[in-house]
Amino acid sequence: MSVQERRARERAERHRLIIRAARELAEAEGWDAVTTRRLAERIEYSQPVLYSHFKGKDAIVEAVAVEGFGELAVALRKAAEEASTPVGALSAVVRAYAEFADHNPVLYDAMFARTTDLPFGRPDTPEELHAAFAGLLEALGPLAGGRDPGTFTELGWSALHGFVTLHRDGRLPPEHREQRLTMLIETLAGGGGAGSEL
Amino acid sequence: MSVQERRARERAERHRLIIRAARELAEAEGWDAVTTRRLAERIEYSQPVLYSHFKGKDAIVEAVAVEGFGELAVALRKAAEEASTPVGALSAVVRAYAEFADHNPVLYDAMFARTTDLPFGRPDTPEELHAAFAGLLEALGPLAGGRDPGTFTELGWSALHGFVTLHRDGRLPPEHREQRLTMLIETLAGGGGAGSEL
DNA sequence: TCGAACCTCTAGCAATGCTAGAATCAAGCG
DNA sequence: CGCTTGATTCTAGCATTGCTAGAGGTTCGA
Repeated sequence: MSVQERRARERAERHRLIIRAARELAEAEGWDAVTTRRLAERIEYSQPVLYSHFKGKDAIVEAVAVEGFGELAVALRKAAEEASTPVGALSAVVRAYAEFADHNPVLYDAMFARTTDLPFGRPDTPEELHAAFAGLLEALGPLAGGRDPGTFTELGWSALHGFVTLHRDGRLPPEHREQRLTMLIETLAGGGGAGSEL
Repeated sequence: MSVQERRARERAERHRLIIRAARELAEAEGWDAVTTRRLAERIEYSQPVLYSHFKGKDAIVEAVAVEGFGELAVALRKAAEEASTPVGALSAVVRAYAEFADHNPVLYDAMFARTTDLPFGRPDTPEELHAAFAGLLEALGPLAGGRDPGTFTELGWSALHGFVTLHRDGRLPPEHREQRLTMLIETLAGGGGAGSEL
């Protein structure tokens, strides 16, 4: 029995090794540099080994993406916990989201641009995705006013996602990024006035 | 002289043919099906001809994207013109944007996902991109209240872009799409109340 | 009619994701 | 201890990708 256990342990270890190697390589040289050959070389195995762990290259990227959602969830929750007021929590969470995307462009890419097949609203949705959305919901929901909290959170998520992607691709010049961010927070928090709520 | 003119005309014709073929092929079978070989076959020339017109495959996609921005600008302007009130114009333009992305997923893909090198805030920014943003600015700017119209428009664009991309990738379930859209319009138009402004 | 410039095509390169079948290794039995 | 069996890993290769060099042909101008 012990033999099989050891093998299973080694397999799991190698599984994590592949994911970590893919992420490190992407962060170092971009996703285009993540080829099956370079990945295999990095983990010191041959390419077919990758396919005994993952269905294909996309599945590896997906695994990195799921990891990313987990980290995003942690970051959002931490930001929410450190705030004292509902508006403060919203502001902190929105800023944490934007900062996460800014500091982890490669990860954010895997989560949203590189991956299309991640099941989202379905039974087999990974825990991490739920957790990330829950982090947003906790901060945005209370400020929905008369509106549906879930829908309001989805709206805020849309705005945030659009915000970070348009900036990332250079669609929005980085100069007034901070003004846009504060305006986004004010709009979500209060209702679009001059924003004295903060 | 006439000879060169005819050649230039034929070249321009073929130029458009390539762009149209790329777009049609993408709309029929997705961007993955748009390879240089299939493209060449479709225009009934060999592959190297493509490279005498465009720097590479990406440049062809970019050309399709620019075309898309032009059409988007037209759609937004038309929507704005048909409205009578400022709030009505905003509602119409937002809906037109979402509808454009929904009805032209391939085009929207070329404009935002497939293309990274399109110069946006720079001197060599194509006319079409300016026009598209101007269409948004005309509808959103008047409702900025005390806020800066340009920044407010960028914010609305972010929300819209996030809205359509999250839907397109299945990140947001299509069921409550309409509720989200009306909530987005209400939030942009008035300030997040119950939305009786519409 | 001939030379020359221009244009297009054939053929091929390097790199990609992925896979079949050979080779190797370890475990378990006599 | 030696051999067989089963699993695991690697070598080698396929089909496809974007792109390009150099050959081949065609058309224009004198």
